[in-house]
Amino acid sequence: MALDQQSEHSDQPVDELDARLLLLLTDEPRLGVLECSRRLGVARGTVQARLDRLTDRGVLTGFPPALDLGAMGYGLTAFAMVEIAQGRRAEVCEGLAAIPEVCEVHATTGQGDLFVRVVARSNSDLQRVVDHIVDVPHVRRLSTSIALSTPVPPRVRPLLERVKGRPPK
Amino acid sequence: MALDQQSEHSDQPVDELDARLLLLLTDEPRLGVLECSRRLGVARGTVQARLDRLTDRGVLTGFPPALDLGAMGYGLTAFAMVEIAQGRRAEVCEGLAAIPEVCEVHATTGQGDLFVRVVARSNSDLQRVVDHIVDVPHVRRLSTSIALSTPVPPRVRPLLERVKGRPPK
DNA sequence: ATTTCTCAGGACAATTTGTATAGTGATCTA
DNA sequence: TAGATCACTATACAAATTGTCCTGAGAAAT
Repeated sequence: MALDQQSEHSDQPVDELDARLLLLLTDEPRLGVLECSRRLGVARGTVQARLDRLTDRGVLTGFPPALDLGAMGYGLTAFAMVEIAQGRRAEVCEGLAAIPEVCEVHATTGQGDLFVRVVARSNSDLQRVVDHIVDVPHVRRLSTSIALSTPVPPRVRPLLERVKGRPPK
Repeated sequence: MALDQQSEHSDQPVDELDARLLLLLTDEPRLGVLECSRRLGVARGTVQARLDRLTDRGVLTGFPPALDLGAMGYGLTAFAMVEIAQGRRAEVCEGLAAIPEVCEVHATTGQGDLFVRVVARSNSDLQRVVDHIVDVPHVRRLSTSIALSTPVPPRVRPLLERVKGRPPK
């Protein structure tokens, strides 16, 4: 018996069942397909199909291992706004990408041109990393903020919960 | 035959084999323990033990599903520097955490007090989210930068590769 | 020298996966 | 309105994986 079909197929990229599945996997990522189906109260094939479809749509991109950089010795996170020479973004990004401690780079509107997240082992290590960044050709100016704490760690949960809570449309 | 024991036990949180294992899992997260052992050329028990230990040490915190927010309809990422009233960080963070589109909050040194990553469905949606943030009590000032592109997506790989490349100590 | 670790290698039952199948009700299309 | 499609349940079976336990061998620490 089909319990609740949703009317729109390709409209909503993530429907309620998808959201519940993703939330389940968010909380306990190592669950197998079978276990998921049990917890969600649906057939195994359904879970399998949902996961396949989410993957096809590009919503679910994988299950990468989550590493705690702090536990790996990189206890320090900092954010840097980098101002660069006009039209040199590609080169600069390449230079930044070559620095292992550079964990993320975004090109942004506003005062800075690039927004960079870096990690380091200590304050002096951060100094070293920052020096590296400044040494990248075409980097004009750099202002760094150290992350003192992370009141809200990276999360997607609330977004999923909203889908789950409300009817698809 | 134990091929290569490392000399330090609790010193290096991640040794070469750990790094290779984590890299492998980074590239193909859904691999099972058995498959990992095959690829790394070690016994299954070893892989199992390594994963357990990494988890115990807190280095490996899990395998959360990676979701592409863009594919979920949240195509816009922005960063906000939030200035807040002295001594109100806890309240403000609580208020921010209540907004689903707020995906990450850090307390930082420097000009802004809080650094916030938000997502939105569109420019006008972003407007709405920003308004929400400004409405959080004790938020004084807010400057937003929209992410135009992400030349270096979040990554840990280079850090692991460094461990892998060089001998533990 | 002895103890303690880590790892290779192997074995076992229980579970899970991959892959099909058929049937049912609902939506979509012509 | 009569198919055609689609999503889901339910079930089946072989192959693979997991959880767990064991042994013995080197290496390092006491």
